[in-house]
Amino acid sequence: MANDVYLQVAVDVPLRETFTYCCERPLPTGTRVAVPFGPRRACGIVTGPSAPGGLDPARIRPVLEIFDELPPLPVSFLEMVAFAAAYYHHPYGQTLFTALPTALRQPGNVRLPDRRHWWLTPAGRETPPPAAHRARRAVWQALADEACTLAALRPLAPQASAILKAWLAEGRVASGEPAALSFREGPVLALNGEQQTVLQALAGALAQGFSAWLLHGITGSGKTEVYLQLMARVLAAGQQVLVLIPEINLTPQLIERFAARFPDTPLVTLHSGLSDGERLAGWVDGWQGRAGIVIGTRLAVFTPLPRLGLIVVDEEHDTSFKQQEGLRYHARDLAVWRAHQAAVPVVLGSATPSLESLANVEAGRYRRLRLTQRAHGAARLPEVQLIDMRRKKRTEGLAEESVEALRTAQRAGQMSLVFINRRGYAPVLACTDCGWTSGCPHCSSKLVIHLPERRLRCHHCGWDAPVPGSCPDCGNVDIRPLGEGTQRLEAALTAMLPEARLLRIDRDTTRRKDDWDQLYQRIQAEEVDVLVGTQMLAKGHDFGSLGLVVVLNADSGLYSADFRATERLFALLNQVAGRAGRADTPGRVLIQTQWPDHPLYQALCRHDFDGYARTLAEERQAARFPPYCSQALLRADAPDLKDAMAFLDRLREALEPLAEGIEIVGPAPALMTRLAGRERAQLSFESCSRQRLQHFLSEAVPQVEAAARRASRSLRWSLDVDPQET
DNA sequence: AGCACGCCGACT
DNA sequence: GTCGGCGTGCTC
Repeated sequence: MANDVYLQVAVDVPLRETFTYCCERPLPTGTRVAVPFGPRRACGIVTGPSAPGGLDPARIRPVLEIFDELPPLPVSFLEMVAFAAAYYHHPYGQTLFTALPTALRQPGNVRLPDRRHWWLTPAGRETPPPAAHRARRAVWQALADEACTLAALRPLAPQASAILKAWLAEGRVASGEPAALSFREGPVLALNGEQQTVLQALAGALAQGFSAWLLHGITGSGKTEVYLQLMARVLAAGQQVLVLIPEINLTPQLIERFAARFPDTPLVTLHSGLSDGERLAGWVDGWQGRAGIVIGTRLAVFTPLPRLGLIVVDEEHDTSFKQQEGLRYHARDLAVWRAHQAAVPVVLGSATPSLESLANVEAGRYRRLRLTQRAHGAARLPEVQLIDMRRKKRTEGLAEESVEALRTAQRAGQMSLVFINRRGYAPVLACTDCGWTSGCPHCSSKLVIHLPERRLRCHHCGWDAPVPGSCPDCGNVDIRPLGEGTQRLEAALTAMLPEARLLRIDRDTTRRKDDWDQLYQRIQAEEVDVLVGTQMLAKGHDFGSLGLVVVLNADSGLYSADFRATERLFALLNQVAGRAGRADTPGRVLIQTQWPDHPLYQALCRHDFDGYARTLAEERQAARFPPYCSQALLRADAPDLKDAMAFLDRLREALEPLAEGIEIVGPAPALMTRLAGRERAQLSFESCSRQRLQHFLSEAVPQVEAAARRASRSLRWSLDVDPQET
C-alpha cells in the first residue's frame, strides 16, 4: 500500500492540536474524511499537508474514507474558524465542528436534497403526452411553464422521478443547476426623509469594501424597511445577504415579510429548531450560492457565502447573540470580523445599542446613523409614568393606580399588557423605606443573599458578610430581597379584574409548537383584554395596538449584582414601552417602582436614550468595566464550591507572574448555581488592552489545562472571553 | 470528549 | 470466584 502523503486533520476533541494521517493521494484543505481515532472512527477535516516531523511513522494511521459529496470547505470558512478558535481560546477542532451543521460532524456520507432543475428540450416541448396520461401531462405542463425541481413536481405526480428518468433517456428533458439568482422586488414602503438619508449613506458604502455601521433607530422608526431597500440593491447586483436576528425574533411574520419583498430570491432560514437535514440543506444552499438571503440566529454567522455582499445584524444589543457554552462566541462580533474578511459593509441595528457598539462609534471604528422619528407620521411615543410604591397601598404587588388604569383601558376597549420582569433576578437586599441596597464595601458590585447560609456575598471580589437584621442606614427592620411578591400576581389580577379576559403568555403556555399561533389568533381577534407575561412579550411579536403597559418588578434589575443589569433593563423597558401605542393613539406606560428618582426611570420618561447611555458609559469608565476594559472569565464548577474555589485560587497564584498589565479579580462564587448538584466559581481577568489580555490568555490557557489535569476529574472549567453575564 | 484499561467491593 | 464501580491515561 502506497500510503505516501501526510495530512493534518482536525478532529472534534477538546485538544489543542491537529493530528497527522496518511493517504494514498494528496487531499485539498477542507476535505471531510473519516479517520481512526483511538479505538473509534471519527470525522475529520483536512487542514493542510503535513510532514511526520518527530512523530514515529509507525503511529501514523491511514485515512479511512474520503467524503466527496460536497466540495472541500472554503479557505475563508477555515480562516474564520481559526480566528474564532484563537480569539476565544477554544480548541481548533471543536471550534471547527461547532461551525459545521451537525450532519457534517458525523463520519458518514450525507444525503443532500436534489436541487437540480428540470426543463423541456425542444424535442420534448414538441411532443406533449396525451391528455389521458394525467400524471405525465401534469409534469409536462409544469415544465412547459418553467424549469422545476423534482420536489416541485412530486405533488403533481408521485411518480415524477420515474417519468423524468424515462424522458431524460429519450432526450425530452434536461437537468442542471438553476439559472442565476433572478431578482424581483415586491411593493416598497415610502421612506421618510431620515430613512432616505440613512439608505443613501448605506447604499453608498456598498461595493466599497469593509465598513461598519450602527443604525440607531427608535422603536417603530422603520429600520426593517431600510434593511430591505438596502438589500434590494445587493441582491440586484447578484450578491448574497446575511441577516442575523435574535432567537425570539425569528417569527413566521418576519420571514414572510422578507420573502414577500423578494419573491424570486431563494431565502434560507437557519436556527437551532431545524432538523439536521433542514439545517444542512440551508447551509449548503448558502455555500453553493443558491440562496440569495440567509436569515438566522447566531449560528448562521458561520454559513459560507461565496458572493456575500452585505451583513445585517438586527437588535445588535440582544444577548442571544452570545453563545453561553462550549465555544462562547459573539455572533455580532464575528459578523463584523467576517464583513472585514469579505470586504463588505455590516449594519448593526438597534433602538438601544449596546455600550460596546457605542464605544466602537466613539473610537471611530463604527459610524452611527440615526432614525429619530416613528415611520408612520402620526405615531407618537408613549407617555411613561412612574408609580411611587414607597407609600402606596398595594395588593399582591399591584398598586391601586395600576388596577384602575387597567380597568379604564378595558372599558375603553383597549388591550393592555402587564409585564413582569423576571430577567436577571438575583436576590439583592433592599430597604423598603429608605431605598438602601446591599452594596459591596470593596467594589462596585452588589451583595447577593445566599439563603441556605444566611450570608451576603459579592460575586465579583468574593466579600462575605452576615445578613443584617435591619437597614444599616435607617434602622428599618423591613428589609427584603428585591423582586419578591410577584408569584401570585396572576391570581390577584383575576380577582381584581373579574370582568376582564386575561391571557398569560410565558414558557409554560407556549410550550408546544402551535400554542403560540393559537394565542396569537386570540389576540388578533381581540378576544383579550389583558396580556400577562414576561420577556417573551417584550420583543418580536406585534400585537397591534396596546393602549396600556404596566411594568412590575422592574426594580430587581436596578440594583443587581451584574454590572450590565441596568443596561439590559433600560433596553428591555424601552422595548416594552415601544409596544404601547404604535398605531395612531399614543400609548401609556406605568412603571411601579420604589426608586422613582433613579436616573434610569427619569431617562425613560424623557425618552432620553443618549443621556442615560452617557451616564452608564461614565460609570463603566470610572469602574473600569467593559467596554472600557477587556475582560475574560475563567469559570470552574465542581460538586463542592470549595473545590472550584481552591482550583481558581491555585491558578491565581500561578498566573500572577504572567499578569503584567492584567488585573486578576477573585475568585468568587458565581451568581447562580445553575446546574443542580454543581457549584460554580469564577476568576476575572481584566485589562485596558485587548491585545495584552489576549496575549496573557494564550499563556494562561496551557497552565489552566495542566492544573485541570492535576485536579479532580469532577472539576470542570471554561474560559469566557468578553463575557455577557458576570 | 470518548473509550479502554485497571484495580477493589457485593453478588450468583 | 465474577460483574461493575469510576480513577487515570491516551488519542496521529
